[in-house]
Amino acid sequence: MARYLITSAIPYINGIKHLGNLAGSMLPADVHARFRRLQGHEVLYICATDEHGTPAELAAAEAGVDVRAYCDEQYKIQRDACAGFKLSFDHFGRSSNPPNHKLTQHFGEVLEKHGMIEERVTKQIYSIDDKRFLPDRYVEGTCPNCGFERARGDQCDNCQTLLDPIELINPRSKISGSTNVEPRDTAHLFLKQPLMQDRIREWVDKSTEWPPLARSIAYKWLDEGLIDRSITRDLAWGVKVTKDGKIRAGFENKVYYVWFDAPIEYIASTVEWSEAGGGDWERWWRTDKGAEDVTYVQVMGKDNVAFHTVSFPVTIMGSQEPWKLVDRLKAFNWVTWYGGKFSTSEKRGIFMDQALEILPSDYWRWYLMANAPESSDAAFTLEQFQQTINADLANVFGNFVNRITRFAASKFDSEVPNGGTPGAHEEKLANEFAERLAALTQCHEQMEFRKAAAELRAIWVAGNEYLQVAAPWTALKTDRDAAAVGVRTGLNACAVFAILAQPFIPDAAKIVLDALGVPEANRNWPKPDDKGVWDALPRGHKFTPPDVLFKKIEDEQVAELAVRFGGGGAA
RNA sequence: GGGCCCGUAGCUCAAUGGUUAGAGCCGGCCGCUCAUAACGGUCUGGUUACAGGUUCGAGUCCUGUCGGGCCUACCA
Repeated sequence: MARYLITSAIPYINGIKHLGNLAGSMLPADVHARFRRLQGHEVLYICATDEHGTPAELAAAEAGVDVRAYCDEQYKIQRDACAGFKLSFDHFGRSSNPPNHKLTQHFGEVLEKHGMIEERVTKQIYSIDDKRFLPDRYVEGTCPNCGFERARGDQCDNCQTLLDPIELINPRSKISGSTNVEPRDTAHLFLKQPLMQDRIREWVDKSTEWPPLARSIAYKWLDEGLIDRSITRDLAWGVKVTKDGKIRAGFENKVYYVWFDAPIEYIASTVEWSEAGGGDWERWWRTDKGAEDVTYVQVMGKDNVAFHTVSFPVTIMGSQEPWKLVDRLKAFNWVTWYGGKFSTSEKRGIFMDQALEILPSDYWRWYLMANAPESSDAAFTLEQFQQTINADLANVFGNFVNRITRFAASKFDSEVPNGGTPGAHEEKLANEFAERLAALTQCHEQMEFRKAAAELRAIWVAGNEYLQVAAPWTALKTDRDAAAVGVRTGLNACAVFAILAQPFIPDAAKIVLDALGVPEANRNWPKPDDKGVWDALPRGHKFTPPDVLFKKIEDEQVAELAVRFGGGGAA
């Protein structure tokens, strides 16, 4: 038995997440957590909302509520949506909660103690009408290079030139549109990342289990050379900057940068879990206090990779304290929606709450994992969704369960039949199963979700192939024992197929296992060489055939959804 | 601008430089009748974006062209 600490990138508080966010971080992390638990390992799956930063303040202002009240409300919405998708977090915390303030301040102070911090004065654009400093992206103006009038402070979308907001001609606030803006001096703390450059590179060199995408992004940053990085901002909402436990002089109106405190929330959320009665958090995070045998797995979208392979490790290593670093990192590309990206700000695509109104979570979970954006961006289309669900879940798996349980109910009195001896058909099924189970297990261990789904599907298909040749309905006419073997094998197949389906489609799997009366203790991940799975259900055991597991998605429903969500055209 | 990735069947995707480039879906045909008109078998489908090059051998490596995407540290 091993120990797995699993975190998925924490979703930003600003609005409910779309299916692309779900598919690229929380859902695969959940599938992996469920798999590792079924294997009997000790798992801690941690997530949280990322609540600080300018967008949260602006969204609250737009909603006309206090930022804390806004976050309280959004937190509940996101928490409920995650629960609706059956994400099995051990804890779903909040980066605005006290443990994160305390830990972020701790890291800030300990980094300074080790010479990793320098205070500098920089020029930032201040908007007098908005009464706030503006992040580069929130300043708009005319590009000094090409004359484009809506260039952003960080980059011109027209000519791609990287800009400093000070350079913009006729700068204005993107928030209010006000041109009443001016550069002002403001002091900030800079993290001296170059001091950790060599140690980070050595660590990345050793991290051979990361996928190519993650390593190439890390190397790119390292090759260009790490730079001193500002880790504070002029904002009201966030973690206060301290020195010796008190507000740092001159930083009364500043907070830590959201990207400094957000990854620390992985640890802080574990502290929240601990405070809620979960257990000893240090055992998971401190290598001097029991975490040396923990395998730490991080799951995220590709936009997060640099922060997890470079920035956060600089914080950790720079502290010179024995914190756990990531061991295995899984990065995803994007899910696309009819050619474009899913977009929270533009409301493009399907969002988590809407999805749950339309169909049960298992449908989405299966599709998003069977088509996970692992090697490149993956297209989501309603038509593909319909085909995948109807074929894989309704026809292949759902109908398999239905056909054998109903046959057993009508011809064998809803019992697991006794009698008969397994023969060549059963041996062929068992052999193929053993081979595919080994492959499926390996796919899960390596977090190859597409391949895992394909392998699971192939196992289900093998069940249908078996029934076709064993044909207990034919055997029944001449040889009741032969039919009994077919039905018994088929029912046991239902059980083991559902056991293997648990990480992907937990609800449907539970329905099947409950209907067959499989005790919780017998739902663990089987070993490929375990022949006992084909005679695991007690003979003579009564069961109730479950209702149809998956209703097919009809063409009319696809048409309705296409209208509602703008599928096939511009959203 | 710089860097990285991708382009394979109608669709979605696979293939440590090594037999005849494979799956699923869709479509055609055959079979089965337990089942959600489900299941099984089988067939059709390819100039691997394009043009060169390296190699005994290239989807894979190199160069260029075209098309798409991502990153570029103050959105997160």
